[in-house]
Amino acid sequence: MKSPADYRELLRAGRWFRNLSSELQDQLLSAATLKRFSPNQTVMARGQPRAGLFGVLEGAIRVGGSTEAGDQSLLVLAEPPTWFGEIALIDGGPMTHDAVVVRAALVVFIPAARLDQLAQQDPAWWRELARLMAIKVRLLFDTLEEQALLPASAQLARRLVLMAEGYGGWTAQTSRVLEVSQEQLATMLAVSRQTVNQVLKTFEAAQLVRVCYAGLEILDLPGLKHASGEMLLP
Amino acid sequence: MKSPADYRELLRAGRWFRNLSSELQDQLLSAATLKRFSPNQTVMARGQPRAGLFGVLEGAIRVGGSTEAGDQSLLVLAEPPTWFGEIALIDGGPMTHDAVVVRAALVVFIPAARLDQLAQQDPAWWRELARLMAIKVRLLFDTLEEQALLPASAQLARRLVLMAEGYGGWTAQTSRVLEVSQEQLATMLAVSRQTVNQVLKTFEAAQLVRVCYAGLEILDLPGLKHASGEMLLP
DNA sequence: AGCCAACTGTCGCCTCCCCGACGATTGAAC
DNA sequence: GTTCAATCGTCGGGGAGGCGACAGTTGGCT
Repeated sequence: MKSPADYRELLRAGRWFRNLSSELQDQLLSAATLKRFSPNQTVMARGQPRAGLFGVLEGAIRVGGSTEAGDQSLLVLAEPPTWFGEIALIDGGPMTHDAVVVRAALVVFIPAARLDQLAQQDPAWWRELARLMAIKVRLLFDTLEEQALLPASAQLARRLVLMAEGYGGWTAQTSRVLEVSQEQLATMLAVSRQTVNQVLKTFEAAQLVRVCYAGLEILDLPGLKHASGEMLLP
Repeated sequence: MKSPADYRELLRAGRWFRNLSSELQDQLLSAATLKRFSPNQTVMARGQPRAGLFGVLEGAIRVGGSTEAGDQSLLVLAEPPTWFGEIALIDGGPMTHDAVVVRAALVVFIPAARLDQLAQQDPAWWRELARLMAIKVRLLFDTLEEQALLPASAQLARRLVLMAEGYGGWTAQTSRVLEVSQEQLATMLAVSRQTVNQVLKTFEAAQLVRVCYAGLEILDLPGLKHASGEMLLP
């Protein structure tokens, strides 16, 4: 059985954790427990009281919202090394989103009470949680602005770039293969699946991506970045 | 000449400031200076290094973004008692938005260096800044979700309710008269001015609002809340 | 009073995208 | 291998809303 500390190197690939001081990294890891989740399990549910901080180590977790009408919104597909759950920790309010496991996941979990303890001993923790939230806020502002102004094709291109680069949460690498279905992409961008399909086809024709069964491979990242800035449909 | 401390009561109408402890309120006010701005002056500009924390006491400040293409996006019209500027303070990054004065404004300003000092003496400040940001994050998530799913009429209704209630930042009162042009509303919601006009007319016909020259009066706040939840066009 | 800029009210065309439909393809399970 | 659920590919109709245009209205300014 592994312990949270064994995943230190993996977590250090993420921007937030990497920028914690060594002592804070130690504190966090020793306060954490490992949890395994199988597909379709609910990690956290919108509206419930705060649970704690989650860090994804393996698998994928669908973080989004659902209205009582059944409308689903998919914010991100959280893959390693993504952290979430901090908002409710900071303001003590209910949790903002649902988190449902898509691919069998391993997460580090720090319960709210344990984090309160840490923060009481060392108030620097508030700053670090704020930093984590600030990363997301900046992404959120960008997304909000572009969702309104850009056409679907540019939105999709941007989203693919974001996913390939781990939503700005990674420090170095980018991934070439994204395991995400067209339907999921559609929900993320709040467009129809058919539109996603159509746009992906034009991207494929332009040699930007290669479409696979439940996912796609990115062939030309710079090209995608370019496509997110301007239309390319003839 | 008045001092920042004279505006304590006004600021206590806001949720963030009100929930600061008395000592922190004192610290903030004694670290602050008053600044006056005339219309069209720029309070902060996107991309510049962090300046500090701003709190609006009088007037109105248009907080939004602008791309090099000239596309404008209007996030909120900041009116008393709104605070902004905290994101760049927390992560040390550049500022996320432009802030341009719409109606002659009076603001309290705490320079970044001064706030760093405060936070060094009392790290509780990080938590409070995080709290301020968390308020906005929750609004942001809601907005993001609804911008995609709701039709223009429901979006507009929701926005009017939000503005009347000070974006959840006030503790009690709501304002009946909103001094905001249809064009500004259109930019906020990222819809065309014509659409705003059309929807406002249907609201007026339904006795929900009264449309005036450069603004409108809210007649039926509960009705608007209701309209933001469902369509009402036949 | 008279002028001008800002704002409102309304029309028509056109584009993008939603939505329902249905068949083809893929991969996993037995 | 067969079966079955999940996913992809594609068509066509319809609707919400963008956009340009232009007239009417308001209120500040001199």
